Amino acid sequence: MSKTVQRLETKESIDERTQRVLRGIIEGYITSNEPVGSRSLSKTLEMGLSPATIRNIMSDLSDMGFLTQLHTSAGRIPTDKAYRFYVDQVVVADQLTRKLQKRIQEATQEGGMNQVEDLLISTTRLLAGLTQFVCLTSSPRVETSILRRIEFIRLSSQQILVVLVTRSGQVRNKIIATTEDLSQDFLNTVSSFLNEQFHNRSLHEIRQQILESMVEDKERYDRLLAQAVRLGKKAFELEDAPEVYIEGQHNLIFSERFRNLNSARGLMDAFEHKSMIMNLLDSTVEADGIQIYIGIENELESLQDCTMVKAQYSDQNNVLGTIGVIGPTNMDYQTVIPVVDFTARILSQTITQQSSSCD
Amino acid sequence: MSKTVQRLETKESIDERTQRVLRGIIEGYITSNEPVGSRSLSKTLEMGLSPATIRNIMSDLSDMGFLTQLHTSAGRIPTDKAYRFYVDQVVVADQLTRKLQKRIQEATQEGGMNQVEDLLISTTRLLAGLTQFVCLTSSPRVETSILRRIEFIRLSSQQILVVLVTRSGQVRNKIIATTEDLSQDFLNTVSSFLNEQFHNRSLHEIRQQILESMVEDKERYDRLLAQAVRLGKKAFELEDAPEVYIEGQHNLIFSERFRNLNSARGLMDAFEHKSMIMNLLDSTVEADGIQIYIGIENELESLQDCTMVKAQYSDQNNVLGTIGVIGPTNMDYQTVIPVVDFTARILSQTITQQSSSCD
DNA sequence: ATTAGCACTATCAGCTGATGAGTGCTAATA
DNA sequence: TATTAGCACTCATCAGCTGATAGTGCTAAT
Repeated sequence: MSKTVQRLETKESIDERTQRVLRGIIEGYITSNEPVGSRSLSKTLEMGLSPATIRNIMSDLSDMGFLTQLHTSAGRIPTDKAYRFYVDQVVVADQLTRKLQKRIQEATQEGGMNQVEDLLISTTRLLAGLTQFVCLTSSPRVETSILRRIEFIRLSSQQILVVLVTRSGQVRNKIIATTEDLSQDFLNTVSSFLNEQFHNRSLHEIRQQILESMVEDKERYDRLLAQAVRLGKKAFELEDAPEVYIEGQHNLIFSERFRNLNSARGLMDAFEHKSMIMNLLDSTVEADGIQIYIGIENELESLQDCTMVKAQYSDQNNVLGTIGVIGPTNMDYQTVIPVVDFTARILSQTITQQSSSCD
Repeated sequence: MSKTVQRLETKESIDERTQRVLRGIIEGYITSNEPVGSRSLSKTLEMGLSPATIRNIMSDLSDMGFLTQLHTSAGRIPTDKAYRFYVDQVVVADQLTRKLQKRIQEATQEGGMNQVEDLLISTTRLLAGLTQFVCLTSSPRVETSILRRIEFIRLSSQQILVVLVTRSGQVRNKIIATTEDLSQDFLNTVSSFLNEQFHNRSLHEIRQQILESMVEDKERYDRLLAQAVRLGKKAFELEDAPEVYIEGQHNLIFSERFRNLNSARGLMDAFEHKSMIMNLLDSTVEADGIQIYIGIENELESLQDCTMVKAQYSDQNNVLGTIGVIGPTNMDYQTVIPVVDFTARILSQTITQQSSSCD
């Protein structure tokens, strides 16, 4: 016991050779998805070490908590700690091949992609396809989005359709009920008033301001203003529905790589709770770049057999949302990381282009 | 051989007792999901028949093509032909329990359900949950929908957002590019012109008419009209994307009832091809009421182990789309049929209410 | 410090015989 | 003549055994 603890303390200084062995095991397990044994490793490693020596090293690594075995005479497999070591110390993200880069770019620039929703969905699908994992994307929070345009459309004497366009290109529709019958002309006036008033403000701010207006100088308003404020209030009372896109769930079931997974069922069930997933994606250090959660580092229990690799995307000003993949802990980090990274960048770029094209 | 053929010919006149045995086997297999043998059937049937007699009858039924066995000494299981007999001759759809009726009604009338899309999605999810099968719903064809309102919203000097509301309550957004910078005022004029001109026409008709206008009296138009027609053309050039909602796919994998299924994989793959599914749903005799496709009656190969139960929904005038479930051939027809039927009715009712609330 | 050798162990595929559910056939029965 | 009891037979499944395989840990020799 005490021996184990002592060794754990030395974890920062694993000697070169031991590192190479560890790395060999990790990479072996990543490529083969089979426990790796001393004999085969001795061959592939080409360090002139006999299986016996490797066994000794392996034994040390097990003590240090980098390796486990499923049962006594199976090969070793890396622990989450090992993958953490691998990701932090070893992986130098590959350059993506030109071909892959092009494929991602094309997918995001596909025709008919006039709305952010479509863009996000097709990007999510793309990433799920490329990695053969599950891919999740959170859409920009309407809450913090910046208003580009609001418009009211009279549907009937009691129904008005609100159309709300955000800076980042999201279009939201909502039907609200009115007691008074308002003409389209009148609604147009209201819209242009609101557009002028609130151009380039975040929806959050706007809502705030409307509420204040209603309280502060209630009586100063004329009919138009009063009505505008009233409609505005209803319009901006959008339920902040957590919008998450999930693609590639069938990989969970059918992909060989997920076969070590304890509970695909649990994950699938979790995916049904969109708000939970939303949390998962957006509870994020505000660091840009890739974030990686390996195994037990994930809060969600049913995710603790998996690794989540995610990155945020943004327009020129703000972080908008997150895109990420969930795969087995022995995923090929070397390529998954740059793929997610690049995709997030392209996504940011595309959205920035779109939103900067307004006047 | 010739004996078999002879017997087949008499299939229309199966005597009462044989029918009761067949029915017993079918219902036994539906409830237990296990092949049913003569001994157990003799008990449950309570007709005072010994296992031996039942075996004789079973043998006849096998010859007639109503039963098969997985192997010599397993019990019998019904063939597709048997289910067809069962559905046509035996099943008298249960009344739904009040409780169930209420649950369906509530789900469709849930708050925030202001758009048909949401309504369809939540209904699809409901039906998947109730049946524990996969549920598919096709959304109304935009093509044949009737225009309720069209509006143009200026986003920038080059971009215009088209908002199109159909009679049945679908809202479609599309961003179109313009070369000329058009003011919102101008766009409002155009919208009201188009709304007046094309109120209550189907999008199909409208598109037709616009094309004719462009050809026939090109030069007679003033600037407004010309511009209106041009914008209208672009606006109505909606790609007629087949919209299908699919819920409950995980039941395919996790539900015990699907365990006899040959290829869940094949079905899942098929679900990825939305247009194929669209076809599946909408290729339908224009009969109202429930339609049932049992096993090999399905065109799609990967569906030939399943039964599809579907029904169309409509507003006061037209059939809009189809809602259906896909389950194992030994589903509980007695309750599935009325559930699908009732859901489709409620769906029709809800949509009709919504669309009739316009002036 | 490394390695060869050996004992040990878990898994897997393949074989075995026992069990049991179910059938088909035949002869006896009401 | 229709029904049934009895019996032989079939087939799938399961537990238990086998040897082969691939891995380990330990020890003694290098």
